[in-house]
Amino acid sequence: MIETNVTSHVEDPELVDRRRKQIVAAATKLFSEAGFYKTTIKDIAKLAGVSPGLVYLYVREKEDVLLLVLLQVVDAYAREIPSAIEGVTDPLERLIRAVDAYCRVVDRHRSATVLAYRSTKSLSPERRLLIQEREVATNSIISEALQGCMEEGLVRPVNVDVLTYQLVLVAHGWALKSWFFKSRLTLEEYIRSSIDIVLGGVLTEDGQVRWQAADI
Amino acid sequence: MIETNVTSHVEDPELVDRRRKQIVAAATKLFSEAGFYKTTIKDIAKLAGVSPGLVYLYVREKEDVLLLVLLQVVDAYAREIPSAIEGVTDPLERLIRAVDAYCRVVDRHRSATVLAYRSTKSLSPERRLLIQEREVATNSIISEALQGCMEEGLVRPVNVDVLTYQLVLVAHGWALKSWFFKSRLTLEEYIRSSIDIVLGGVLTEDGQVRWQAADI
Amino acid sequence: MIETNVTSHVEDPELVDRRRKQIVAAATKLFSEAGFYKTTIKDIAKLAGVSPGLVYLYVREKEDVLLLVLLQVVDAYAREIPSAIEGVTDPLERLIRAVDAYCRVVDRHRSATVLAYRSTKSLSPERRLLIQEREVATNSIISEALQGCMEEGLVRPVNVDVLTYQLVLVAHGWALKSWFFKSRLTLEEYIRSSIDIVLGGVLTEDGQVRWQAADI
Amino acid sequence: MIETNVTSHVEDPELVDRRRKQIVAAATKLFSEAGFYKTTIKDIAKLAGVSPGLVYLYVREKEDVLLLVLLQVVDAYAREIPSAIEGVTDPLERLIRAVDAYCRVVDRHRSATVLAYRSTKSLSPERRLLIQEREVATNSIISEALQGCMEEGLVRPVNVDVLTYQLVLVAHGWALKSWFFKSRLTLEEYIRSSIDIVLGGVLTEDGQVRWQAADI
DNA sequence: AATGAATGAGAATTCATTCAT
DNA sequence: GATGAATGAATTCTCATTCAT
Repeated sequence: MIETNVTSHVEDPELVDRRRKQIVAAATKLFSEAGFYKTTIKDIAKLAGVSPGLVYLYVREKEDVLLLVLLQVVDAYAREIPSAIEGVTDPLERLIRAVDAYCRVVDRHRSATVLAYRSTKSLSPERRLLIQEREVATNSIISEALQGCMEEGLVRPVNVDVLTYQLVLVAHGWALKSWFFKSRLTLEEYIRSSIDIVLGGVLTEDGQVRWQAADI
Repeated sequence: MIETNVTSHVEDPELVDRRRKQIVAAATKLFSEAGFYKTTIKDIAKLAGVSPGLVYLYVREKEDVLLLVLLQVVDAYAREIPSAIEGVTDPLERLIRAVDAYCRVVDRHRSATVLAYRSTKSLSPERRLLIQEREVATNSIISEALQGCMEEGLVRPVNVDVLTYQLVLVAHGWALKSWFFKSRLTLEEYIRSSIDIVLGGVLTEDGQVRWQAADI
Repeated sequence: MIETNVTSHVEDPELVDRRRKQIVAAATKLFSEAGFYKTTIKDIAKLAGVSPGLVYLYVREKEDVLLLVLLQVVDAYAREIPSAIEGVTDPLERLIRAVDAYCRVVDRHRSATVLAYRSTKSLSPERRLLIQEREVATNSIISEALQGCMEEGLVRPVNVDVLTYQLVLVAHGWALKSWFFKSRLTLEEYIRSSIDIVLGGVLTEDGQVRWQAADI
Repeated sequence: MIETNVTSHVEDPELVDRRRKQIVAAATKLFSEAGFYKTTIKDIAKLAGVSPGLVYLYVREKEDVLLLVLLQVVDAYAREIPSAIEGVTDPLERLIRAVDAYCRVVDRHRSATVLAYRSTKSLSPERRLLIQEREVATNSIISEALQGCMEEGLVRPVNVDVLTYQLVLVAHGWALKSWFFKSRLTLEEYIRSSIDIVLGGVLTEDGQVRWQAADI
């Protein structure tokens, strides 16, 4: 159950959760295919198997549906990436696993990720902020691991923010340019090449050694 | 005067060009601020200082305005990047200058670049294709320089497509995440860091030497 | 409830029927007065006492309203004329009663009949065909009775198609030229004179006798 | 040069006449095909080979074009029918020749005749009256011949107005129902049958004799 | 006289949102 | 809680008409 800031007229939280899942599932599909504006509440209701009126029992306005959809994506990031590095203590391994996990979540939510790029600006400022905050939070997982690597001398001193976004864009890039990559390489190849290229340039000799040893 | 595929009811090409520039300028501003769907033809006409009816003398439908706006951006890429590497023969220098130029064009068209990410999918398939073709053409400038570097042994063998997109995303990233970067570094720093990180990992020793010598 | 080929977004057939009656009544009046093109959906909605949006729950486009209006007229023909000759076996009596009934229905739907002449061509080809088919069906009532008369030797051999249309135009003429006739004769006189003139010329002696006897 | 009541900004009457002919020819074609409302001034101008602005030098508003088109038709009637009976003194022959001529003019102006039925009501009341007056004038040719026949005892006493319109509708019917008749009979057959049917019923014995003798 | 670009009012249609049942 | 009919504001697009050149 995601913390949403979206209010509902319905009391029972169980029900609210179940209904919203229904609505969000339908909306994600439709928004991804046709975009936010070309998708109507009626479309969503029909695909979700409910009446248009019902949607408004669980959401104050159409934009709330978009917010719920986008929260679902950023929350998948915020859930799945940490769980991929749980228990791993070596900062370089944490970093590589985090990037790998990021790419894989993006792959699983490819169209929703693209949707986030297209539609975040369709949100009102406060709602947009909500999404951006969570994205920053996700990215801090990467930047903290990176920081750790630098502190242990595995990565040479570079601008952390830039490198972090470089890595984030590696992950997002898989979704954004899937129309280009799809016919050219697999996800595995993409991850390996990208990490190789980006990290190759910043690892110290110690880092190189550790990387080879790690065999990730 | 951009080749557009967009038909007009007006004969005089001079006039068509002038009016379209007026319309596109207004539309770029408004689309960037509020998005394609929240911007009305009336808004555009008012900002451009013309009547709503006039817009339809130069454009068949609203979506054509979006196409013209996006063509303007991708054409800025297609014009400015080649001109930045004109006459330069060293492939590494070509590559670095191209990336540098790319970042600078993006910076100059920051909001329109973001608009392209948001709105390309709002175009009809044929129009979308038109934009994507030109993007691919632009990117091939990067990938050809890269290929040249590899052939001369300045860059070690890596997946050209992946690295090309890495570099493209460096440029686009400046626009996409400007809300994050703006308060953290300047464009110059961003370019230097990004090239350092990404190229650092792929240059051969020869490449390193050439790079230092080049002093770009 | 007329079979219409017009689709509605509303499920309940009772309601669809009621609402369409409301809309068609208003539209008939307005189309007759001002014509199809000068009448707006807003006009219709206002006169029908509903919102403009509601009209589109019962009709896909404005032209559908015209179709419904015209169907209503041709259906009045197709319903009322047969009922006027039901049970009558003598073909001459059938013929005369049919023409008489036709004139009376036309009189009751005078302006809608004129509307049909003005506006059938405003329909798309398929819709136009729908109307023409029903007109032909109505006319076949006349032509069959006529055929019967000829077979029984009550009417001398003449071109059935031509005579049928002659009789149909007698009926339609009452509506088409009402601006001329209205001040000159009553419907009764018009019917009597017309039948006298047209049938007078084609009845055989047997037919004449039968006619006098029938006292219609 | 038709007396039109339509004013022009252009002085030279020769030119006015020539230009209007151009415009009316184009408009007749387009109105007949697509109707008054679906035809734009631009369409007319283009087909006439002039600019949209020029039309307004010869006409005050779009409806004037319709008036000119319809005047052209009723004037063809008013010119051609009298010329067909010129010099003929026998009233029965005048009548038959008039009807015959009427049918033939209608045939030559078939689509414009249908247009008159569709579009006369699109005219403003004064303009509509203008057309109706001329129609009545044309019809009086028929009714006068008819009157003559009755006075000479060739036609039995019937309602002149009704019979006149019967005959007028014979002529108009050929245009109105051409979609039905076209595949069934020729104009010649249609005229012969129609006159046979309608006059057959009203001729006295004298009239019959005269008719056979006349060999029309 | 002629042109054709420009205007702007007006129309059809859509759809988020409400509310009686 | 749920439904789905109803609302009406808002939007795109058209086109008769004008007017500077």
